Amino acid sequence: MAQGSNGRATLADVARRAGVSHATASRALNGSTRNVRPDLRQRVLAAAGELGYVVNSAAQAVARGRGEHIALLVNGINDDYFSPVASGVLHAAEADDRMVTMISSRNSPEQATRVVASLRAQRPRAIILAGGRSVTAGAWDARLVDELTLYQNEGGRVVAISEEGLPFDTVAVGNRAAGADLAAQLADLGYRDFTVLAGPAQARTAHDRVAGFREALAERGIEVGEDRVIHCGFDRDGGYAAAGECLRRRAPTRLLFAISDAVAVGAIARLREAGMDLPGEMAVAGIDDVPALRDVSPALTTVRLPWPEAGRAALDLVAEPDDTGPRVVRLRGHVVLRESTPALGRL
Amino acid sequence: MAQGSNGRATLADVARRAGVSHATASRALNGSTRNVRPDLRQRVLAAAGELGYVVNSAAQAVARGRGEHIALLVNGINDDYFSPVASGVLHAAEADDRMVTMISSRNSPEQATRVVASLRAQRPRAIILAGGRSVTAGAWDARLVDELTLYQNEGGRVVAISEEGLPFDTVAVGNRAAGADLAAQLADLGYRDFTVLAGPAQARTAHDRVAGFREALAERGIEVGEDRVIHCGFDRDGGYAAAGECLRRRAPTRLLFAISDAVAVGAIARLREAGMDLPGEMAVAGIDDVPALRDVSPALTTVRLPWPEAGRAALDLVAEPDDTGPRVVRLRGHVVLRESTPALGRL
DNA sequence: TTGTATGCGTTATCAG
DNA sequence: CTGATAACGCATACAA
Repeated sequence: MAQGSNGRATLADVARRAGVSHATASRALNGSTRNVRPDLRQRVLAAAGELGYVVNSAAQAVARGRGEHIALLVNGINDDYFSPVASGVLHAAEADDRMVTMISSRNSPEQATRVVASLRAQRPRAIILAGGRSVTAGAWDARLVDELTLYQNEGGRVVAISEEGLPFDTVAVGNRAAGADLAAQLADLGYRDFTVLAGPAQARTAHDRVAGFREALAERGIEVGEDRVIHCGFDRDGGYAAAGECLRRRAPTRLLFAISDAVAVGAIARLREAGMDLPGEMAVAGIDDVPALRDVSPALTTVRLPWPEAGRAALDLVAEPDDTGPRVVRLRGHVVLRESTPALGRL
Repeated sequence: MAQGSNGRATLADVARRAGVSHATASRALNGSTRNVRPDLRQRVLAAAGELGYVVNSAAQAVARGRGEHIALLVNGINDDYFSPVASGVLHAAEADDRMVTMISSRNSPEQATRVVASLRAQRPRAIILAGGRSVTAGAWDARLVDELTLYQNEGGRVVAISEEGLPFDTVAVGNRAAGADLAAQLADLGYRDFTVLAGPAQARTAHDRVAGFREALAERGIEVGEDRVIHCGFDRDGGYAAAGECLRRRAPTRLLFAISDAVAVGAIARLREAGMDLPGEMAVAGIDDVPALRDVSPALTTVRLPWPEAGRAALDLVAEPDDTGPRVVRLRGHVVLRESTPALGRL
């Protein structure tokens, strides 16, 4: 409670006050394996309490060669919808009493590379890549992978969430399956004419979702031509623009499949502006099920992705090192049908 | 580019390769004040590059006595609307190339106290308190303030955002003014009968907003009785419940003033459920102007709070130490009138 | 089990 | 301006 005479109390202070050596104090307070005689431990703990001692984790990191916190690399602090991936990881970390250092790559591959370098300086236990959305084309380029590999070679752990194909432990959130499952259910509802608001052309996440969607449809004999795929930004404004483009093309469309809820919301806004009746004239579906959109109208059909579980899985991957090559944990979301895609009458 | 033979390259490695001393290498790479002969500096920089050297910031923190990063303490990772305060700070930090460590107090005062303790362990340059929303009653209790004061005595800086009255540097975001400005404009539009969805009874932020609102109205001869104030949670569900309560009371109300946009959205959802015409039968206004709600309908009248500026101001406060007592930077938002509060016909 | 001594990577001090 | 050398706070091999 009371603080040392000066500022911070050090381990030496505690040891002195408890009448033991630095080593014993260290072991009693932080050292995990070694045992300390109970009464001594008590004395140390008491002394620490009285001095208001808290370990200097920087010094700890120096001595141990690596810190204990986790660095979370996101592509951007999106003001619209803060990455659900980040939320998932933050939650899981909270449960583990883990510190998380968040840093943004500002949607720039070069910046991402620089950021990883400064992350290397921190020497965190692990770097978690929270991709998943607003991924710029080629964001995970060679330079970045190199830098991350460097970090890994130095003893750090790297886990990618929702970005398959990287040479690191990966938590796959089932983007392809999400698209496929959604397509299947929409087909069951009677939909046949789709336009896809596909997000950035080179973004892996977007690509997988679209691919799954089209494949599942193809299996049912429904082709979604390339001319029905409109690329756009990953966010609300992207959807807004793409919906406008869709209107312009006048292709027969009964349902707009948006690569993400954010895109879907933008599209809805645009369609409304055009005076369209939703979902009467046009149905809309997205992917993500972001909670903040619970109250949009019409209520949005979407695929709930397991972000909380993904965060958990990522942290577990970090906690259980395994050097037998990159592991991949596969999760899967589930479709949530709502008002924006009502069942169509039998054809 | 190439890494040292083993793992991490150390300052000693760089010095050796450049043929200079540790000290010189350190000064060339990090030390700010001292000067180094240009050609030597070049040699060092080159060596560092070739070795892929990155400073060990933990060691740096130990040597310097304090780290360079900033800790951001939020009340909770709200899945609905990630605290705009946090976004503001993150943005500003990004611009400064500063690392930010985010940690949540899980809306619990006890947890907050523990969290500050573990923050003390990290020895960050500063701790920024991102209050502002979902503040539990008495979240900033004495124990917490004590712990923060301890941290400050150890040489750390503390800045509170949107939580006035704390013995630390503060960025005031103008909660009272927000309520007042909004009330004034609504009165100008012709509104007279209000019910207030007031948020948690003891939350300072909520209290200030409501107080400003009622005062400005009182100045214009409009009284909002205590029976027109309904307390509720700070979030969407709080608004949902409070709107239900409002309906039950059947008090004549033409406009629902929600303490926050989140509450407003919840209220709108509840009113819709009750089959009400918005804004024809009931107008709704909030405070915050969260971007994610840009597309709710009817478009929400609200007060845009200067979160980005607040983040900037907080970081500036951190950057310019000043021990002449707590400073306070006062910012102010501005009202944004939208569809949810149409002008009423002359009375 | 406990204490001693040494190392971790940087910065800071103080001579040269 | 540069280079030895001593902190910084903690962990840990090694000896007791």
